[in-house]
Amino acid sequence: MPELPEVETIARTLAPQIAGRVVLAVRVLLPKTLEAGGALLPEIAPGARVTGARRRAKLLLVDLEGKGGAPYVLAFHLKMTGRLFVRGPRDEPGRHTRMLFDLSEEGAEPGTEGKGKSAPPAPAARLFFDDARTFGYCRLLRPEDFADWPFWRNLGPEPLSLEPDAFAARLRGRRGAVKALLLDQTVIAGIGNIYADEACFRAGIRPDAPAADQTPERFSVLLGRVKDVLAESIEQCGSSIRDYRDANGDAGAFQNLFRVYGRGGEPCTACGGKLRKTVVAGRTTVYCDRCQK
DNA sequence: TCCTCCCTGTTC
DNA sequence: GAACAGGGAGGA
Repeated sequence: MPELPEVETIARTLAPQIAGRVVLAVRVLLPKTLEAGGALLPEIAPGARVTGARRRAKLLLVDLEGKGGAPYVLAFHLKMTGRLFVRGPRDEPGRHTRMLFDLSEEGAEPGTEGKGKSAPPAPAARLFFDDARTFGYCRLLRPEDFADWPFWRNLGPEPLSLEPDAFAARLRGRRGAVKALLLDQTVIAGIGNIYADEACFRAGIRPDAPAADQTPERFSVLLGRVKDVLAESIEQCGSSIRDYRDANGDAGAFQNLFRVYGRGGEPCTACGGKLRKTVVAGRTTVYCDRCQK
């Protein structure tokens, strides 16, 4: 369940492994995984160079430079069980591999432009997109295509650079539970079930409290705790429940610092009371009814 | 604004 | 062999 800190960690660990390599071939093993941009594949393979990897919301973005310098982006949404990792050029797809990218060594020349003189570079690595549950997807986009993608267009601001006033303004007049708004990617981007519960606990706010009842001061505290949990988790390289690994195959450590997520029925770390488990916004939710009001 | 569904590996 | 995990699309 990669949320903002996990995707951020993947971007940071993936970038140095793929930047500077040339895409030699793309294989789509499960057609629906390539949700958009299939017609653009011939423009990037073979010959486009990877220039970097970054994150926006829960999307992992791989930047490419095509022939003539034209920019392209591979946008991956990992949903619950998606994984991106780099292996050797002869590693074969596994049962859950959905897409596969053959990559040259770093700094290789694209090689297909020459009039047959220079042989195409040999594959030196493979980027795997694995996803057991097949909810994840990839889009191949030109910069101008992003405007036609409603999900992208409607994404809310990044929490880590969001100011309290702007946050309050986005929440003004909104109905529903506080947690529902934290999970709404058009309100604030990148938060999922784990960090919504953890932030509510640290802010002392019940996840099911109506947003309309909250004062600007409480929203300001909530945003502060959202930033805290996200920043701490990034420091810990994210949370690993079961599937999540970064692009080096390493687990994160923030799961060891959970105070409520996955701890229903256990004692509250603050007051010792029994943590409650309910459903809010259609998601399993854990909170302390003594510490959170 | 809320509910259901998509999907399959893991746990009960 | 059923319940559960859950982001986001789509329908009520």
